[in-house]
Amino acid sequence: MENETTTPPAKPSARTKILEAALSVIRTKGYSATTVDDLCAAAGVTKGAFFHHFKSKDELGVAAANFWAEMTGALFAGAAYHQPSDPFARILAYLDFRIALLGGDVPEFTCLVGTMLQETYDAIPAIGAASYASIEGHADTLAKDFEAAIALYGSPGCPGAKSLALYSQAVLQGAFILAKGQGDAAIVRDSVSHLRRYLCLLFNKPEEIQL
Amino acid sequence: MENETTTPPAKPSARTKILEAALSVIRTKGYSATTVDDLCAAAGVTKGAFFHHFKSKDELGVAAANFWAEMTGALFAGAAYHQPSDPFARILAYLDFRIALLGGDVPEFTCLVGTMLQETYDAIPAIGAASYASIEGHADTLAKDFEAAIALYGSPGCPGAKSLALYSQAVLQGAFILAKGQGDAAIVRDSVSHLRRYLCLLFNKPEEIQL
DNA sequence: GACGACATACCAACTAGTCGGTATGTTATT
DNA sequence: AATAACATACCGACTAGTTGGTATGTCGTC
Repeated sequence: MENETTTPPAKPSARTKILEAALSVIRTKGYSATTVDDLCAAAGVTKGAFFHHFKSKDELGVAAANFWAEMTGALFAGAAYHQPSDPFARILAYLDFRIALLGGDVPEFTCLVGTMLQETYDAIPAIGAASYASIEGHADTLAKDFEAAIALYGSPGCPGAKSLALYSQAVLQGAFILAKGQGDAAIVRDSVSHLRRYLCLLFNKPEEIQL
Repeated sequence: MENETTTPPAKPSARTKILEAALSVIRTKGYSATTVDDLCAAAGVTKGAFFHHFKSKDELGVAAANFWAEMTGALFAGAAYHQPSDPFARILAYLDFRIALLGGDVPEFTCLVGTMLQETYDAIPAIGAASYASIEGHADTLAKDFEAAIALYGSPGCPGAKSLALYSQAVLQGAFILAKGQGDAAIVRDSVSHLRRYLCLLFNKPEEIQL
């Protein structure tokens, strides 16, 4: 019935099943340690189907990064955190939304493209580039709210919108790494609360600090 | 002259050469994509030597994490940033030191254990645990300065020393990931300056903010 | 002459990728 | 509307090369 991807097909095609499997398998095992057979088994398709849709494992990697960008792009675009009319309130709501996304086990809330970028930036530049593009694309949506917040509440010497947006992503990515060491999301929550405190101090909103 | 590893040998033994090779090769290619042959070639030793010193590739991974902890532990313990008598000044000096360490290409300044933790936390828990222990051990040395700084300058509601130390590591780890996407260290410098600004705001040291 | 530190040769298992084949459309011509 | 020509989606056995790991040999030193 409903369907809105780039390609016209409407059924749970093998391609989509492989892509969806890739999101979870690669986040758990990493890109290099994930075999094509792993992906096929998780997706419930055969190797023939895999290589029908993707020329190589690396091409699947690039497609997975783009698929991730589409999925998360839609998720964030449709989220309620855009509702506040005040841009700083939207930023705080964004952070709350990131916290709300932390359900489930570690591989379920960590970032596919952060993981892939780390592994592939040197050996498989195409995957690294697609992964970074996904992160930067997301940061750019955040940067718009920062831009507006700076215009309203920024003091002289305030860092730029893009810089703040990228820093926010760095904090999240770093927290995900530590979460993998600790086995749960506590450190992500803690790191986001530091980030929130920083932004409140920076934009002179002391009343918003505690949560 | 000096030597303090688990084994007594003092010459550039095969074991040491393999460990040193591991630091650079794994940071470049990632753990899974690094083959034992890669390591042997980079170290200039044969496979026989490799398996003489390490029972398996995974054992080398654990040893590399511990080796990294020793190396970086010595580097930071011997650094000049401990000199200031004021604990907050020591923290700022620590951040400056992290910036000073950013020379060279991306694989040369990024963190081995952050990379390995990301890849191995689920599939090879021993490596993940050793990697996280290295990060946490480093954070603990930082936490001491935070403890003292909080005692001197902390306001009510100030986050704990350990939390601040771990957050600092998360910022660095996340910035390293983005640096891999951008191809240089600029984002690390930028992220550290955000962290510095946060700490200055938190500890009420506005005069230290800009650099 | 025994033992630790390495070298050389080798293997079994696994991996990405191929290839011939089938089933199910789609399109166009008659 | 029937049919020929072609395209798309998928299957699963196969292969060539790679990988972690082993077995055995050599050499220097205590």
